[in-house]
Amino acid sequence: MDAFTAADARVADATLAASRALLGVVARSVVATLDVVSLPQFRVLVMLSSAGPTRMGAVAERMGVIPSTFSRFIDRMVAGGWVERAASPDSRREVLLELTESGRRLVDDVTERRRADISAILSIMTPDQRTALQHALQAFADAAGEPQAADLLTLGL
Amino acid sequence: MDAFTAADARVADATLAASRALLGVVARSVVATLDVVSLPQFRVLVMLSSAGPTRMGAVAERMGVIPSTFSRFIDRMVAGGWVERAASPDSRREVLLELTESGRRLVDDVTERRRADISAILSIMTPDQRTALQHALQAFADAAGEPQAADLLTLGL
DNA sequence: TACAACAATTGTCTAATTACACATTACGGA
DNA sequence: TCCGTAATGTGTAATTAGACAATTGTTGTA
Repeated sequence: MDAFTAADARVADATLAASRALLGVVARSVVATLDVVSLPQFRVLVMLSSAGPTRMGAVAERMGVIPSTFSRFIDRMVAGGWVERAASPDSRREVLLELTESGRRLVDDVTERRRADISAILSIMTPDQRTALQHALQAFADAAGEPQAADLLTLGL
Repeated sequence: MDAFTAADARVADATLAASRALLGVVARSVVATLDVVSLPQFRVLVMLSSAGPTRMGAVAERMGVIPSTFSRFIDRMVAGGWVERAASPDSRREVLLELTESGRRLVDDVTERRRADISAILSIMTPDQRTALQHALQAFADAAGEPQAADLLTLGL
C-alpha cells in the first residue's frame, strides 16, 4: 500500500523537529531533580508512581537488570528515603516496593513543573492555536497507542 | 484575571499526554543502543554529532564532569572506536574530539529509528490530521522558543 | 510430609564513572 | 627569554553498576 511518500517523510521530519520543543520541556523538568536522584532511580520512582506497589523481581525485570543488582540498588534508594520495602499480602517470600511520601512528592514535583512549563508556553499561543493543538495531540497520542510504558521507563521519563 | 480555565487545563493535559507518547518514541530509539554504548557515552556522541569536533575541556564542561576525569572516559570511547582524538589546528595543547564513522553511524541509526517510529504513528492518522499536527506543533515550537540544548543533552536527546 | 521451584538477598568479582590532587606540556605576555 | 597559566593527562580512591554463584526462607506439590 506504499504508505510512505516523500510528502509523508517531510511531515515526519517536521514533526520530529517541532517536537523537540516538547522534549525540551520534559528534559528541563527532569534535569532539575538529577541533583537529588539519579536517572535510573528516578525511573523507578516514575514506575512505582504509575503502577503502585510492585514486587522487587518485577521491577528488576522491567529495569532490565538482574535481581541481585537490583536489590543493592534499592538499598540505596531506601537509604535515601525514596522507597521502602513492604511485606506482600500474597506471599511472605515476595517483597513489595512502594514510594515513600518523599518519593511521591518528587515525582509529583516533576510533573507539576512540566505542566507549569507547558501552561506558560500555551499562554503565548492564541486560543485557536490551543484548540488545534489539543485536537492534533490527542490524535497523535491515540495513534501512538497506550504503549511502551516499558520503553519509557528505560530512560526514566 | 483567572487565566486558567478548564479548557486550558484540558490542553495542558493533552500536551502532557502527547509528551509521554513522544518520549516513548525517543526512549525506544535510544534503548536499542545501550547494549553498545552507555548512556553517558551516547550523550557525548550526540553532542559531537551536533557540534562537530570539539575541544576535550569544552565537552567535559558541557557534560558537567571535571576535565581530568574526562580523559579516561574518552580513552574507553576511543578504544571502542566511537570517537578519536585529533590535533587542533589552533594550538598544540588542545585536543579535539571527533566522531569516527562508527560513532556517526550509531547516532544516525538512532535518529533514523526515531524518525521511522514517528512515521509509523503518523501513518495511522488521516492526512488532514497529519497536516494539522505539523502546524500545531510548529506553533508550539515557536511559542516555546529554542529548547536549552544543555537540558536535552543531559538526557541524550 | 519431603522435595522441587521460587523470591529475595548476600558474597565475590570486574568494570565504569566520578572526584581530587598532582604532573606534563604548550602558549603567551612582561 | 622566562614565568604564569591553560589544556590535558596520571595516580589514587570512592561510589555505583553489573554478573554469577550460593544461601535463606517460602510455597506448592507429588
